[in-house]
Amino acid sequence: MKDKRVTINEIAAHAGVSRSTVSLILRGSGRISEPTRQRVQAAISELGYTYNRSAANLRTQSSQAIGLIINDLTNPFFTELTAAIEQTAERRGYFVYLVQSGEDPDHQHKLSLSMVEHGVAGLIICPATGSHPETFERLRTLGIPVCIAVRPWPDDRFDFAGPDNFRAAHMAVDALIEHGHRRIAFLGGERGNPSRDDRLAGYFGALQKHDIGFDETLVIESRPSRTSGIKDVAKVLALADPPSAALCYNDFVAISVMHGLRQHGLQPGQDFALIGFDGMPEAETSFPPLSTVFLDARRVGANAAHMLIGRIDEPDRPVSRSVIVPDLVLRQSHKAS
Amino acid sequence: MKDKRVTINEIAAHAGVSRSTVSLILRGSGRISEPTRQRVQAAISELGYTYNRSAANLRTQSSQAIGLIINDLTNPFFTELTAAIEQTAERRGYFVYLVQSGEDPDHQHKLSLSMVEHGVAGLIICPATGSHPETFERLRTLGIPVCIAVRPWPDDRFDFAGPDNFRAAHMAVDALIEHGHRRIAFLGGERGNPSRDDRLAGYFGALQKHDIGFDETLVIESRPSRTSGIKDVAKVLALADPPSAALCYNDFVAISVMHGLRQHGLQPGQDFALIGFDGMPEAETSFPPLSTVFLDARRVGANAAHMLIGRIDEPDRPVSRSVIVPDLVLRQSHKAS
DNA sequence: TCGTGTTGATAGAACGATCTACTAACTAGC
DNA sequence: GCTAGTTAGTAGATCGTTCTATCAACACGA
Repeated sequence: MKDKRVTINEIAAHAGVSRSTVSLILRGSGRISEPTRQRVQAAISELGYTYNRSAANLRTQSSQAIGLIINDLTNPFFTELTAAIEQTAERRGYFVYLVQSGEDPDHQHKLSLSMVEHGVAGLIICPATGSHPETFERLRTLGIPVCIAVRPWPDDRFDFAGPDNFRAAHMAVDALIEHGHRRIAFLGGERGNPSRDDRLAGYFGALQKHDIGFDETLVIESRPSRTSGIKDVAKVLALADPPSAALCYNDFVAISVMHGLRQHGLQPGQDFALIGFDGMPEAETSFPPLSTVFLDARRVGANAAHMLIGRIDEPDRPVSRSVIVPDLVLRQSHKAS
Repeated sequence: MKDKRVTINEIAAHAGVSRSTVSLILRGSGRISEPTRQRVQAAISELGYTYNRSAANLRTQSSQAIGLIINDLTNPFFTELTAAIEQTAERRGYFVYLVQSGEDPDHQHKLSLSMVEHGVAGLIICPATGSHPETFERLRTLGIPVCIAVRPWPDDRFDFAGPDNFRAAHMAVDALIEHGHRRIAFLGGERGNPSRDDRLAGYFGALQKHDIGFDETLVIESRPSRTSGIKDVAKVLALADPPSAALCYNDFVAISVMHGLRQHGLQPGQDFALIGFDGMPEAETSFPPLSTVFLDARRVGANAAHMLIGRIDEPDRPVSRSVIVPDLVLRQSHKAS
């Protein structure tokens, strides 16, 4: 039925010109006369020709594909990031190969190599916690453009696009302190995750600035999920001197902390102040509406895509970093006496 | 710095064998002796060779890429769908090209053609509302495997994977009626969207079954969003004889309806019964927890991917349809007198 | 009339792999 | 010693494009 796909050769034969001529026309060269151009166009639509971009790419050593490696698409922050990357890539003539590493460094390593085999023009990577240095080393020696996104990676020879986690956490804790809180918990996130380390540092910084002593029982570590906050908040509520407010590692944690608070008879945003992190869409429609640090995943994504494509176009440009200063979005959940 | 990428030819020269031999070894043929195999392997790691899969694909007329066209990644239903498709594709040795049509039929058309040019092995499409028949016609004449997902398309020569919207809505309305409701609204969604049409049909079916007359003022049309439900519910609440319950087009609508109810001094799940549609993760953590029809986007996605890959492997297999029967997940929001 | 451009089109080698067909060197059977 | 079969490896065409070099035809100026 489908036989073979019709190629440039059939078009050439059918239109009575050479293969080269057809190729030139396809690429919109002006060096071909109008009559022949029309003859070829006629042949194209008559035979139902479709361009084989991979063949062209093989010849020209180019590619319109960029690879995107994220941990988990299901996290709304990464969803927004991905959506933005796809959109700006598409607008600039690129397609994106999407893969999820599942926070597994080995898998991430294999995926990155596999993408290179598939001939991507460049790669955007959100490094998995515990990423192997060899992964990036290999990409560097291969000379393929890479943009690190969201989570910093200790190698300043790569472009980077991400939020300023330190400052974001600092702002949030500042706001809590201004509302009169002195005992402020930091809930959720796992040690070794660079984003969390930065957020924690911002949290400490703000406490220090206001001469509030550091109490390590107020920092709860846990793998963040849609339910993890329930246990996290229970732990600090059980303390002899419980906190009156908390900064959460992300909005998932914050929303589940709200449920946890209610289980203890406390109304979030009334009996306990809460600020989340990320600014994912559902923070706005939670009850009560969640105050949070808006990291603007879409902007991060757009920047990452632009930076990568910029480097693809111009491989030797100087390394650049785009660090976005987040916005503190105060809604209801941070209000409490 | 990066010169040229090292090819199979360099490896052959360096190991003192022919190009064909290297190729055989790369593909794990047993027809090559162990000593030469090792010599070649040594050359490979010494020169830092990376396989060029596109070149191989050109020769073998094959591809490990599948294209996925969805409307909007940002909708959690599609997020879950995409995540599942990516995962099962990856497990079966495929990568996915992700693009968003933005519910624009023209764009969808261009994208599908572009993916073909890029040489995808097959395509999973969630048809945009108002899709052009030519889009699918073209794909069919090109003979490229296509699986329609989520939203049905009136051409039974394509494989299909999606939820049973009719039955889902029917179940939900049944439950509402069992809880004693007689005036039940249907909120949100736009005319012309086949998913909505099926849901609406299920809604009517259930009413009819219980001899409840149809009141068109209880059906509110609107483009669904994270806030659209606020206005939708206001409209039916303003009626002389307002409803006591509602089935919502999706969970977005349902969650915003909750906010709308509160604005009118009503407690969702207490003064008004509410059932959503989709079963997106945040339905579980909403307040009160949202009762909803769980469409299992992950299963739909996994099925779609399996079906497509099955057809890629075996293009002439009979057309198949996988229709998933949703689960009614009753939490809190449907409870009301 | 001759050299010099310009225009429109082409032939044939690439790109990096695979595939088909073939061969040289052994082994085995009788 | 001869034929047949197996094993290990290779040469060269090929996939569908683009690129480099070249060419024929014609116009132009001196």
